Amino acid sequence: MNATATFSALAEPNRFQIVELLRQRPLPVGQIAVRLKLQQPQVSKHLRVLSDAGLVEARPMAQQRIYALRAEPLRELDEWVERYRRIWEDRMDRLDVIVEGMKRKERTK
Amino acid sequence: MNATATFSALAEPNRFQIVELLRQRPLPVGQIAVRLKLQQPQVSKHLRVLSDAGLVEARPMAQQRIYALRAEPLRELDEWVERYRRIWEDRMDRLDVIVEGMKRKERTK
DNA sequence: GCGAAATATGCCTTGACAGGTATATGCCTG
DNA sequence: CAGGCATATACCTGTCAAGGCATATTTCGC
Repeated sequence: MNATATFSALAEPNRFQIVELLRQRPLPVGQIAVRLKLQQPQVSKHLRVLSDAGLVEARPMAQQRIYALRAEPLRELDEWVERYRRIWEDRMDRLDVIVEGMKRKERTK
Repeated sequence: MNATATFSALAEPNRFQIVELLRQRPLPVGQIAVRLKLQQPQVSKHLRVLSDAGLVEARPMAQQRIYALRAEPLRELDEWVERYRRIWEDRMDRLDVIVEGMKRKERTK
């Protein structure tokens, strides 16, 4: 997993906005441009970067391309930040936390 | 919360390495430089960026400055990515997932 | 096949940022 | 308080990435 690639893609505000937008539902390029008030070429370029990072994928639909989020990088991000959870949960001895960890590990297997 | 600021700070490979290193335990600047084979000024500069992003904080200790991770941005990152979890967990109807969500929300309250 | 719609790409300019090096600042010990 | 150690900052330079704009490419309806 290449975490910095994901971070790099999400560090750009407009790309972050695109991801937030696609969280609701997949959209064609033009719709993204309208809703975020961006010019179409810039949207295409940002989508290219997001695509290279594996964060989105396109599905051709007539002469449109519907972009949608991909789960993998976000799941990896979740797993990464999970390793830091003990920083704000210093109650490692508490039963619910332990059970929690076991559940999550099993779920993402 | 400013997620892009956190992403931006973590997008740089050396800074990411510093954070990974500090996850183990707090360290003075010199130690970070040695272990990551970086020059001291660059480490100080990277720590400045991480500090501005709220990801680390320094505690003066004689003529050294011990840097440690701060929980807040990482917790916010966790909460952010949590909103995307449904993308890879399409089994929203399953009981354990629902219970899981309730538990997490309560825990980070 | 042709024109039009939707999207991708190329080129240019500009600004931000990281590394290298020198140097300033803070703090401790004798 | 002088000298040394640990760290921060200043300055310079090269690189890279984002926006603006023009244009190429793909795909559809007719």
